[in-house]
Amino acid sequence: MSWTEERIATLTKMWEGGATASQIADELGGVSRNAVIGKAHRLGLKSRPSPVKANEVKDTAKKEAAAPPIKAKPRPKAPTPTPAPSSTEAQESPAAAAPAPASAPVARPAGETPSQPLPEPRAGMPKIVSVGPGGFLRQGPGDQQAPIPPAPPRRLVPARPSPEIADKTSLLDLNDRVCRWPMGHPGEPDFHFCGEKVNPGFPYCVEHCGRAYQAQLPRGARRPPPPLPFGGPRVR
DNA sequence: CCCTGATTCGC
DNA sequence: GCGAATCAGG
Repeated sequence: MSWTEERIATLTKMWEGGATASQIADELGGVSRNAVIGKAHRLGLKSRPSPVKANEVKDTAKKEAAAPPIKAKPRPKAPTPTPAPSSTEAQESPAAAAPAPASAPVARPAGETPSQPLPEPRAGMPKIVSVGPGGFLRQGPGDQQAPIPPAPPRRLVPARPSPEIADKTSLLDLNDRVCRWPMGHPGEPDFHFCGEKVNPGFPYCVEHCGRAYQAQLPRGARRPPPPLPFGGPRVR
């Protein structure tokens, strides 16, 4: 498999959309997550909250320049001396990296009880739960779709006269203002994105925010597995 | 263990 | 440029 324009576009969008490398790789098919990560980096895509990169040790040049006798790497093709010449200083203001991804807003109303273990870590989307400023308080599978009163989707201007056929929101049509909820699966002929105006502050429109940011219900009380973008098995 | 992303480096 | 192997934190 090669990185065609389309595949790269998909990778980029999904990566920025918060999908994990595994999900992306799975979706693209024919590539490993390593390939996805590697490509993402090569593309210059910034790294999203990575578990291994939480903090940044501000100690440049701390690798013994002497001669590390031990180096029992299973795959020692070429030792990495990491020279680090002339570095006697190293002592700056701890500019604690502040990633703060533009997306993935995690709001927690004061009154909310955070006692939801949140099972199923691999739900298919960045684990975002609870609510968002716009409203769409936790929805249960039962009342799905029903309560979406807050944040009325104001349609000030008919930016999209025909919100369907004809002009589907393609990967390239995405911007910060349109809902990037995927419709179908990348690569398929009619794959497109919602394209509706987003709920301010979120990557999705109000309706899809309601689906994306759902609070998990206690085990057992869960019924219809809500379709998630880039999520489970292909369903159409 | 599983997961995650980061990095290295032979190809 | 690509991605397996590897690393390393959660």
